[in-house]
Amino acid sequence: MQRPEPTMRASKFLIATLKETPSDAEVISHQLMLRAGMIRQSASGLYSWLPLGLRVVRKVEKIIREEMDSVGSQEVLMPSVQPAELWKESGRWEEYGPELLRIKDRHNREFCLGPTHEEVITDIVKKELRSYKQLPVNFYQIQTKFRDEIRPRFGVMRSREFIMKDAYSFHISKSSLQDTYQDMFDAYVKIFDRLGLDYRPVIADNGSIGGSGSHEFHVLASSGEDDIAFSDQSDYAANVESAEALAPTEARAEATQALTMVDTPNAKTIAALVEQFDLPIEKTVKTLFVEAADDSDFEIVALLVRGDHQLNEIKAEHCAQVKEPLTFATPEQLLSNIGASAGSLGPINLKVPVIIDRSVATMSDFSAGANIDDKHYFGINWERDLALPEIADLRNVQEGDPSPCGTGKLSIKRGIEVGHVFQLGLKYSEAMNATVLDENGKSKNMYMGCYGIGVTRIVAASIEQNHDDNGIIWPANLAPFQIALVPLNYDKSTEVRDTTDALYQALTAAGIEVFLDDRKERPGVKFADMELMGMPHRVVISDRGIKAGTFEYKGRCDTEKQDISSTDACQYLVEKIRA
RNA sequence: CGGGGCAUAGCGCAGUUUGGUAGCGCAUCUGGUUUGGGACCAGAGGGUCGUAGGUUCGAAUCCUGCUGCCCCGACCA
Repeated sequence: MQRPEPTMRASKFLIATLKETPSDAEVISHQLMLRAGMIRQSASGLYSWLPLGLRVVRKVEKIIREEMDSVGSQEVLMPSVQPAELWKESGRWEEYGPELLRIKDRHNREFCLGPTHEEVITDIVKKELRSYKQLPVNFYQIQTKFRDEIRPRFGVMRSREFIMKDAYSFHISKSSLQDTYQDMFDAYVKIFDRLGLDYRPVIADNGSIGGSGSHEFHVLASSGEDDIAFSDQSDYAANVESAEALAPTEARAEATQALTMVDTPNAKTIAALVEQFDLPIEKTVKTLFVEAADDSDFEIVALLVRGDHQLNEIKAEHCAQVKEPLTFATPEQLLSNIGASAGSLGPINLKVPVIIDRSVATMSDFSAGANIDDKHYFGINWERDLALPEIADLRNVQEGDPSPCGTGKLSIKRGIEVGHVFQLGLKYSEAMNATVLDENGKSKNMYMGCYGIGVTRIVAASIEQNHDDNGIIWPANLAPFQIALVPLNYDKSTEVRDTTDALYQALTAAGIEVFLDDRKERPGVKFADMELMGMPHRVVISDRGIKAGTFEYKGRCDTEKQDISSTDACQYLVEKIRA
């Protein structure tokens, strides 16, 4: 009889399972990936993929390839080491900062380890494409990226070296870019559906690159590093950093209190002020000072948000008067410009520009610092005590806020960013002079889009969503193997061995990826390992069962095992697996 | 880069306070008994105690420098 191939046999496959949880793994996916023997760490943020883990990576890549190919994106492979010249041409050699790992070769020429590939692909496209007739085009690659993260963490979730699918599209017009952007968005939906993830596309910030459209795809998980705001009554979802906080609809109430200055020596924070003077927190205002834009006549600018609200730094940066990147004023700057210290700051008697949040504009009878140390004003009212300043959306949305889409209220959940689609526009094609001739024979910069998926991060994200006390629970499309055969007494019982091998052959012939646990281990050890590694289906073959004409079957999520007839087991299992 | 913690056998840890030359559990190897949920008995191997220096008759232990890793804040797939 033909025996199973070595790589599918547990006795020849590296099973590097760990009983105990390594102490430096914080999140569940990191713990389980180490315990299941999928990865090992080489240095902070650098991991090796062991055979089991790599099989899962390949499953993710396969799905991505199929969907990318089906929307007409062409696969390429670019170098991970890139020449500095390209980055200097785009301006990012200076812009990118220390996250870009720069290296020199033996001739002292400068290179970097590629964190992304806009420069390389733009350089290729500008050299190869001449005419608008060749557009649009779309290229993708699945490749190792390197970003010298300040703080790698959570295992493969935020590592320095990681595998990413990145795609870049080129267009003669904005509308063509928007068409491809939509195609890519749709492809991403298919990819994340097939990956079996609980995810949401969310509206994202365009960052400093600008451009008109950007969506992130987030896997919902409590260990996520981003806050996502959802409408409870529509499809609206946005990263909190870019979710609009609507202006309150109710008009400002009439003033009822007189403006009074109060001694508040022990109230340096809103929390202390609220507690000591029994004020509603919605009647207090936080005043934050940040550095003013370089072309401003002032050194600093005041930003006001309600006491219970959080300043949104990205929104603040978008104000013309505010310096980018956002920089908080130093105590010295406060003293020289205001004459008071943090803890007693407010909008009255200021000689610097003031921008207030929309919700602050509708407040009345509120309190804020007096710009005199240890004093606050109570009963402040706009247009009576001071003029209404410039109004802007400055705060983070909160749970319960009305949704910016107009229907429903917002709730906030944590998300792991696993994908990003982005309309880049002309940034790189202008900087690098990437042009084609249009139908009038005129040279035109190409519009660009870029589209990323974090391949290795998806593996971790999937585990965050799919596990139990016994280990990983792989969705069908990601499982390293589709089924585990666990024979008992495989080494001693000819019956068991022949029956197991026959079932193996039959399942393999049906196109199933079978893992055969032929180790000389006690049953409990095998069961525990198969569950830890997340095998979706398990069949136990024993002398006892063979005599009764049955195998024992258990799905990874089933609570009960069941006996199945050994005569039509193969067909039954194939149906189970394909279901 | 700032703040905090850790570094002793492959993994998880004790020993450090009070210096006397390293131990426990798991794993590994050998023999035996076991064999449907991480077995048991007997035996064995494995550590320049992260690294460099200092104090001391003597350092895992006390002192100093360095390195690595992890956690909390700014980046992003």
